[in-house]
Amino acid sequence: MPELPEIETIKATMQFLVADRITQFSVLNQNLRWTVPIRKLNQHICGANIDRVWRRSKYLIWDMDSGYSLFIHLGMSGRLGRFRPDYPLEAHSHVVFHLESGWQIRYRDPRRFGFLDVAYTQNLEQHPRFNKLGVEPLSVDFSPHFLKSTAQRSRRSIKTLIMDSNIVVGIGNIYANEALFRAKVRPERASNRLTDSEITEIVSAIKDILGEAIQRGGTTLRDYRNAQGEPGFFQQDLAVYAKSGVPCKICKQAIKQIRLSGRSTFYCETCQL
DNA sequence: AAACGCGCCTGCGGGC
DNA sequence: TGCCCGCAGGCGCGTT
Repeated sequence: MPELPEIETIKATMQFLVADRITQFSVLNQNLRWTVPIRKLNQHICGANIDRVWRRSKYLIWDMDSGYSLFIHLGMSGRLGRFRPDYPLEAHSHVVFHLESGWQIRYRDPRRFGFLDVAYTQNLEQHPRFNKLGVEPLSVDFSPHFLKSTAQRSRRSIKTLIMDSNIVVGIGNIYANEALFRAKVRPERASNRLTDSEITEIVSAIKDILGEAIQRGGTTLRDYRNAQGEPGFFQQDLAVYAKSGVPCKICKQAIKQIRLSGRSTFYCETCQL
């Protein structure tokens, strides 16, 4: 379940793509979350050189020298990997990019919640997938002042708020739970009833948790791998996620599990107020 | 108009 | 043993 730290790690381990060229591609199954835009791939991506590999929100983006960008969302179970052409094709490999260097980039996604699309690079921010996105949590834009002004206007739970990609991007269920534990704030607390110091703690906790998770190469619970096929290690540092009944790291009280906006939610009753 | 709930998918693990 | 069911969850969209 790739969130910001996982996409950031994939980006970092995929810089070998820069200056390589996509010579051809094959689509084995075009039925992803949205239909693979084969025509656009042919017109703007095929034959083009990769100038830059970067990330915005949970999107991995390849800027091409054609003036267009390919962007990929991994959904829940998507994976990108580099393979030699003779390496056997694994199940659920839906799109394969052939590179001038001889390598292949394969997109695998058993659950097909992911998708990819193409947009003119200069208009990327206006694309429907991008034009409503909130701020990057690791940027200066995500400040206590920003979260306070947003939270004041909402009665939703703080966990639901920080998972809303129209407000702040990249925070999924794992890191939302972990950040609120770090900030000592209960997930179901109403956003507009948090104190200034709690807001400040939440912002710091989100930045710290995401930063630490990136340092550890992301969280591998089941099948996440970076572009080199390596797992992440942040799962060793999880304090609450998927730990219902486990003694809290700090107070030894059993971690609670509830459902909030349809999501499994984990917290410590004693440490989080 | 904010906010909730649903549907999309497959693999896995628990229970019987 | 093997089957069935619930759960995992990002995101857009429909509904209230």
